[in-house]
Amino acid sequence: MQNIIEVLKEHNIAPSMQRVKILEYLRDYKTHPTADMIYQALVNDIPTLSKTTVYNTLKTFTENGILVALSLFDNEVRYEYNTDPHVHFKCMKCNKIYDLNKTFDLYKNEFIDGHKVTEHYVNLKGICKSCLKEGK
Amino acid sequence: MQNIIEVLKEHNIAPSMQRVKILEYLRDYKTHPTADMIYQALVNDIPTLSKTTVYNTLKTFTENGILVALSLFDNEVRYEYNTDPHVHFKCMKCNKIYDLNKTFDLYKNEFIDGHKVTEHYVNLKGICKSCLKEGK
DNA sequence: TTCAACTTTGTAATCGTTACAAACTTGAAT
DNA sequence: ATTCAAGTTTGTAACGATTACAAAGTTGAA
Repeated sequence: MQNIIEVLKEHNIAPSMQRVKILEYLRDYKTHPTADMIYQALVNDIPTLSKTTVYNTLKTFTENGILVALSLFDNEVRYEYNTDPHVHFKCMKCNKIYDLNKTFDLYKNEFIDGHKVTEHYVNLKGICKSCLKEGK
Repeated sequence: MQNIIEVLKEHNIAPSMQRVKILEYLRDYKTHPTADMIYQALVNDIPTLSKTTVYNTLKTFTENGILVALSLFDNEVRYEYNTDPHVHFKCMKCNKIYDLNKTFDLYKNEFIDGHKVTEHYVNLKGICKSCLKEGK
């Protein structure tokens, strides 16, 4: 379990209460939340929290490489702390996004049809395990 | 070359002038345009065209399976006529999106970790051929 | 020719996000 | 301890993409 305050200091970001809570949330709940989801989750804890702070903080973290911003599906930006390469799966029933531990080196730093590929995303959609169970 | 009016009739959509022009545009210019790009391209031709019409039409077409709406990168919705499975590549310099003719059957209609996969997207980012040439 | 159903249009509303300026907090220098 | 400048947070307003809605226009079958 990494120390959030250390992580922030390593990136030369002052560990304010808001920043610590936001990063803690992303570390502990791997739900790929949107900015609004994070705001809703933390506003009870920090009643003065502003949405602008959430957006500012997420921007800072993403620029510093602490988080990755993902536009995976359905035109919504989601944030995640874990930056190991992996495959994303979105359930069309419950809208949850799961990380799948499939490593996927295909196409990384290759040339395809003359284009240099530096990043790749594999996004899957379907019905998740628990929704399949409920459905029957 | 498919007849646009026939395509619309097959899907029980009245072939109004606006609908024909919009679908024609998507068939002829495989640029994965946004709704606004389509509006800008057609408003000279149809001066009374409304953006709402473009949005309505794209929604109708997508619901009927004539088009696919893609949230590939950077949180913008793009539309495409070709629905054969293929890989998308976005150039980070010129922002163009290329179709790559890599078939990609991996994960289709499979179960992974118990989740049923029905759709998959492979999105690549990098620098395209022509931007690479210019850069040097 | 008429009329109901469908289509298009423009305006206003909404949603997610960003801009901005004022208020607050912090920590180093005194 | 006090001060002050730099950094941080906050609320409001602005913005761009999209949707809701209602009025106006178009179409085609009776």
